Amino acid sequence: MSIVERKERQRAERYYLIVTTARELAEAEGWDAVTTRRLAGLIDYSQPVLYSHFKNKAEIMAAVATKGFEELAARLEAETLNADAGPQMLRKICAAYLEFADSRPVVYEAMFVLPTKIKFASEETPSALRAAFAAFVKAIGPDRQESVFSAELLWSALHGLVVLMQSERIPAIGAEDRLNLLVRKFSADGV
Amino acid sequence: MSIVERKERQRAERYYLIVTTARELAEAEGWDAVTTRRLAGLIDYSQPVLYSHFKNKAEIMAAVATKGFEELAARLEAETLNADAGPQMLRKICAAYLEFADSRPVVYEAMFVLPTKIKFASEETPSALRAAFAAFVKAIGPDRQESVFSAELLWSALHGLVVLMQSERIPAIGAEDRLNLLVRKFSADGV
DNA sequence: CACATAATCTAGCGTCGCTAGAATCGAACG
DNA sequence: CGTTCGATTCTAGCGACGCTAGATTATGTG
Repeated sequence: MSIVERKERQRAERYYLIVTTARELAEAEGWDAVTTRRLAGLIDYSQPVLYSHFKNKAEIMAAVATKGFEELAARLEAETLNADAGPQMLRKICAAYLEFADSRPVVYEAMFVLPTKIKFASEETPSALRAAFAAFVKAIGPDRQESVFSAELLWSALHGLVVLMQSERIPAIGAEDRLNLLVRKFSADGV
Repeated sequence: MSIVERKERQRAERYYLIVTTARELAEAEGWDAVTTRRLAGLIDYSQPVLYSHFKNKAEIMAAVATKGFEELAARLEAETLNADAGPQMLRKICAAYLEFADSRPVVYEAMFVLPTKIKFASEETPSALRAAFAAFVKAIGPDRQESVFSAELLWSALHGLVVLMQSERIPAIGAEDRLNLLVRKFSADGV
């Protein structure tokens, strides 16, 4: 079975190459620049090869998004380990989320803005995505009554900040102040 | 000058027809279905006529968005008149914002999600957009120290709720609870 | 009625996502 | 080693996109 194994390995390598190249091209010139022709050219294969790995272009972007979920989950979980529950952890998690969005804007876009077939908040949700959300719940306080709704609201606020800033609908100036406000409002006792 | 006036009036009517038809088609089948060919067909003119009114397709969508800003501003301002400042007004304004997004999802998308050349938070910002934002500031409490940052944060949270719900990234169930939480967090004293 | 200008259309360019069918490669076997 | 045949990959092309140049038609003017 050695030959078969080698072929499978080569296919896996090419799959990885496609996903990585798609991300790099998107990071360099935005998702609009990621056309199947350019992507195929960059990996030195013809267009149809892409379609032997992915059903369509959206699936390539979904693969980039999936890798992004894993990275985001890792970053958030790291923060839950390095701090006690409470305002400090909350702040670190929020800051880590914003930092991720800032450092990987196009991956963030694929994960949370562009149309996707990835299921959220369901049985089919990727485990990395569940883990990322769990970090929010933990930061909110896992045993509070409405902690899931609170976590969803916190995530919404962070996501709103990210996309409105990235699209220049709210000014870049004041990002720190808005983060401070957000943490204050979500760590206030009795709410 | 009667002939010239008639021509100008007819041009204005056709402009209005294009914008309205674009919105209706988007509402029926989404923005992807709004192609210049279909739009031209619906108004019984050829494609190039669109380009005698608008520089490109994005400008047509921007015109839909601009009308949306006016409607949103009107809805929010109505709420600032019908209630005293405080938690009640805050809740009404938030609810009105969410109701607008829910009733006109594709217009909302053109206003706040899709790439746009409309300037936010600058001197060139359309007056309707400024008025809508002013309603948030008023609801937060216009004379508070960080009321602009607070209003931006509130808007971010609302926008996050809207887009994450519309893209089915957070469940439809619980919308009321999340709104209640949001109002509580933003009306808590001392924050 | 003839003309000039403005309005509108036909036809086409380059690019997109995607795919059918031809061409090529490579492992297996006589 | 040479042939065969299935798997792999490529060439070429389809229909649709946004947009536009140049031909054509309509319209007001002398």
